[in-house]
Amino acid sequence: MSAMEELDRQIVDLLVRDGRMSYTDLGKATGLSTSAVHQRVRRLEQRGVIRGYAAVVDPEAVGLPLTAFISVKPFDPSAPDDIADRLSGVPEIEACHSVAGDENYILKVRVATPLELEDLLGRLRALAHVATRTTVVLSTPYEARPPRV
Amino acid sequence: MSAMEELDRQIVDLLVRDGRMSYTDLGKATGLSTSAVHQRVRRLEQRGVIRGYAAVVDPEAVGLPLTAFISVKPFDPSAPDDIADRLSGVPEIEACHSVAGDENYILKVRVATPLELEDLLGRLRALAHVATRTTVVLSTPYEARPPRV
DNA sequence: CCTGAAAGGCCTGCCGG
DNA sequence: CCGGCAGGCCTTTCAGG
Repeated sequence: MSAMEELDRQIVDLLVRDGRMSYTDLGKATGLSTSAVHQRVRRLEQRGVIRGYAAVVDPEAVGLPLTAFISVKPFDPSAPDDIADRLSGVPEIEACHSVAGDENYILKVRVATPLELEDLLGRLRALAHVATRTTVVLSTPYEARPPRV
Repeated sequence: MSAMEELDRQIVDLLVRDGRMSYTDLGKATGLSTSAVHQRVRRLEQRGVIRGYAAVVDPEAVGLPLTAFISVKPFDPSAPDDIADRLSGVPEIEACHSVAGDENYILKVRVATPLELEDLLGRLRALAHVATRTTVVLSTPYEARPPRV
């Protein structure tokens, strides 16, 4: 963040750690009045610094115990790259990053079973005309740690 | 998830999309009373289905425009694997996954500049006695999409 | 950009089914 | 496991400095 000063930084940090913290408590933690905090949060939201709020759920607990990274490369490198668009409707994809290196994209996906992963890979290849290279996640020591903002 | 029925599924889905939704609104959306929703949310929280709530922030807006995936492999494969522990204090690491394949871990990191990435790689190698292979993210079409719970 | 106050809505705990 | 109610707290807005 370029133009973000200490108070905003502090508010963002608190909200990243607890997205349901009340404005009253944010005020106590920062030494501001409730309305001042509220105002700053609104500005942070509409400036796009805060994109939204989300419950963070345990993927296993919601029936998606299998995570994998799929590197993706087009069969025809000269074709226009609409891969991200073509894949945007696939719900198993949690993230899609365009990357430097041998492959073009890295996808992070979550599925219930190896069979579903196999099926997903087939759909990805057909949908986006890509070759895939899959790295299965065995365990996740930590994930989605709050950035040191 | 195994023992999660429709109502819980629905509540989790709503909270993943908007982590600040009020119990009253959750009630309206699900057809339950406020207290019934509140009860279910509390159970979901203490069963660990909902791990917490977080503001989702734009990494660029908070001064971390450079994202990378770092694959990590120990110099000495016979040494006991305490890599995840050794790296747990490094704040640039947002996620650490143990994976199947040629390398042992995939880290997702965020930094401000290429220079910081270089510095980080040096620290990782020294801290955990690992070889690294880095894939720089060029752009991110989407990320942290709510799982289809 | 902040504070303070006031109205309205929400949270939360406690019963009764 | 659900609904309803009541007191207290939080949110939201609006003057005013």
